[in-house]
Amino acid sequence: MNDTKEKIIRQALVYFNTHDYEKASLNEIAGALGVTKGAIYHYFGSKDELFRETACYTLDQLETQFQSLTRRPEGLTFQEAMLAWFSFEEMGAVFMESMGIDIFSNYEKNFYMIFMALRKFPEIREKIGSIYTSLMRNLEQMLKEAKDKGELRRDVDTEALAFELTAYGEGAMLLRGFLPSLPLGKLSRRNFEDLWNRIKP
Amino acid sequence: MNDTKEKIIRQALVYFNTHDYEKASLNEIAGALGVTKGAIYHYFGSKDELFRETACYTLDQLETQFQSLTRRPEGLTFQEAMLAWFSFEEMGAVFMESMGIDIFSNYEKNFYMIFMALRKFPEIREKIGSIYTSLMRNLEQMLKEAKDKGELRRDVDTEALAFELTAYGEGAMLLRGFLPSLPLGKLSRRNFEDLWNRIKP
Amino acid sequence: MNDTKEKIIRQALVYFNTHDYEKASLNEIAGALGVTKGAIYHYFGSKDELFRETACYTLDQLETQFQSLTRRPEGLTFQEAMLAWFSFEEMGAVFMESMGIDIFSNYEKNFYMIFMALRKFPEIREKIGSIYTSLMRNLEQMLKEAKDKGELRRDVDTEALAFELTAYGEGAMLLRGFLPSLPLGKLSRRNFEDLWNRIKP
Amino acid sequence: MNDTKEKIIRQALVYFNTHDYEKASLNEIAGALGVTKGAIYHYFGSKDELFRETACYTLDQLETQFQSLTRRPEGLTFQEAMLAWFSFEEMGAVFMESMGIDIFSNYEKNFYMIFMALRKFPEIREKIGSIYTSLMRNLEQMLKEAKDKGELRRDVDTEALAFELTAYGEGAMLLRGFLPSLPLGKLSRRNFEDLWNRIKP
DNA sequence: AATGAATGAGTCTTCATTCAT
DNA sequence: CATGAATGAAGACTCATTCAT
Repeated sequence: MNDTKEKIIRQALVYFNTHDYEKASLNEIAGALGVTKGAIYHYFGSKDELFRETACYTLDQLETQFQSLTRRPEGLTFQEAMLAWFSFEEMGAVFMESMGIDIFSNYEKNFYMIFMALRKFPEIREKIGSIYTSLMRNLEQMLKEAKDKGELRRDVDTEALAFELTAYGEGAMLLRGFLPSLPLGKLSRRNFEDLWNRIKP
Repeated sequence: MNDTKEKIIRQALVYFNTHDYEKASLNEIAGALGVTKGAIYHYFGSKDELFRETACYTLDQLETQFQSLTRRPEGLTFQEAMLAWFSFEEMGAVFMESMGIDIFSNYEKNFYMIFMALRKFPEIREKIGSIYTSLMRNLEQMLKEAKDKGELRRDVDTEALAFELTAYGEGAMLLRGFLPSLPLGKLSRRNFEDLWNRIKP
Repeated sequence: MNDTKEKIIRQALVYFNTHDYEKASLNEIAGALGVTKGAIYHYFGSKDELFRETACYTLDQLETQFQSLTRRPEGLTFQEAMLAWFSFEEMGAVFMESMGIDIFSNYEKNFYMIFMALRKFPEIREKIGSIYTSLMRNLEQMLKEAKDKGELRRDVDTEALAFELTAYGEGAMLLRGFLPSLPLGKLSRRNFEDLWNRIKP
Repeated sequence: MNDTKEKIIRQALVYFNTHDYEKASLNEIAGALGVTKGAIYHYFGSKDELFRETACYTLDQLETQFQSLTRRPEGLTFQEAMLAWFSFEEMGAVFMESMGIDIFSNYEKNFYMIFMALRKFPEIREKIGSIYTSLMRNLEQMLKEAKDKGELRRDVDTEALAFELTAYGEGAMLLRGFLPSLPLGKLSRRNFEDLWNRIKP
């Protein structure tokens, strides 16, 4: 992809995460991104197209994050890998570093962006769907491998657990978006302890 | 509230659930609701105000639904009450009946509406927050009462479980919104069995 | 047709006859017509649509003029009726009175408007075609009736003559548009004398 | 004139005959002509300038055509030369060959281009005027020479006839543009017979 | 000589809102 | 209460033109 184009997308990503898409005029957007309206139209067919590409870029980043969540790094025990799933603040920090947006404090804005993209461009539903399908499938695979190695109780329903963990994780972030004062760290830690007790070998 | 006004709100609720607020002109909205622009301006100060009142009405309905979920009806065992929490299709049917929108198949649209309202009217964050806070508190209360009656294992962390169930429920609906083909009924049933085994007395 | 709408068209007709359509912004047009941009969009779907309706209105007026040219008024001899065909200035005066535009001095602008409409809206070719077809057919009918009454030489080819007169008339106006200094009155008078000598009984 | 420049003009001539000047962007034009925008700006100061030069080139071609129409080739009788004036299809074929545009079937597009150029560049009125003035003067000269040689009736008003033939010719082409189904060949042949009978010695 | 990325002034068009009826 | 014609501010988008290469 062209340098200027990617620069625009990366900056637009940050901009749309803190500003309302519909409310922002292209003049404002261009000004904020430090480019001219013409430059945007040179690379994107329309305001909507800029938004669509930005949303897709965000989804690509999200997918990458998700992949790292289900790939157990060397030297990490299974328990530690599971704990990572419940460490929302750490996840947010990684996002902040890689994309420049504070996804932990503003997860609802991220969702808003995805929902909006879904409304405007129904065709990306497939992309979103495949991201979450992969997430659950990879998570299940990780659980199966742990089971094979004896790190997980033999009677755990890995498919159901993969879904449960995914739903729980998304729901927790969503609630945190609605309730900024929610003591997510404390609660998720207790949920993890409970989980670990029921799935450890 | 005036009859006509409520009629407008109830129809607007359905309209906004299937149409983009920003994209829809007041002319279109009025046409779809079967009233004139003048009538809307008679009852609502502006287009935004119509949307705000509609969003609040939706939240009120949501709150009512949530309350019934944490109020165990006469003659229902605790297990049955817990099962209700995992019966997403039944919840959706109740919504469909009371509000006229298919919240089960389109949960993401509901979220979109809430997020949008949150962006446009930050003051409703408090309302949304209190709805979810109440939901979790009421659920915790129900769990505590069950524990007192010996229907629940004594060592269950009711606060953490209330949060876990809420997060799981919202996340499950969200995933179902992203993945229409997700076998939510089957998975949630297996999650329920697992839950029941770990919390039953 | 609505009063305001017709008012707009009648004024637009005069405006477009003296101003370039493409060059004029809707702001200028609205200002010149004494209405607001919104009012124009209330009655016309677009700038082009306003132009199309104006062009069609002009064609309707042209058709009316053409009809009166081939209808011999009471008390006029055939020779006088034929002379009218060669009296371009008088024709222009009638137009000036009925439409408010100086078609004689600016015939090329009238043609320009018709050609432009033809380019932008190919479907009006049919309308233009039918106007000229009617003109020739009506003229031929007038000639035939004159022949029946013995006012015209018996061996005149009425169809060919009708075409010849029409082509000559249009061409004369066209040349006059290109050459404002052309002594059209004098030349057309001599052409008429010549014609009369060859067709009189 | 530079080769590339003339190539551009000749192709632009064809392009503008089938596309609307105002509507076509320079990018489209450049693409259609097979050159880049930069190349156009290298040879022409502006988009308008390209159009002006193209229009002037067309007028030059038209002038050449007109000149050949009033210059009786060796071995052609006066009657045959007169007949050429009424042979519109042959004229169109010559244009098609020399300029690459179908002027016979699309005479109105040629006029449109001339009128448009006239609007945008009033200074070319003089050029257009001189072309038609020359046409009529040359035609009159040809008629006079024929009269001197006894090929034309002595009492013919050569000036009036030159104007009549020119007006008729332009009008005939115009009507043919408006009415593609007009049997121009048949009608003009009958008009020629009639003319010949009244001017032959 | 030729390119094409970038510019930004200018345009059409939309639509929330008003108000006379 | 209700209407819908009229308003005009605001915004998306176009495209002739420039200029560094």
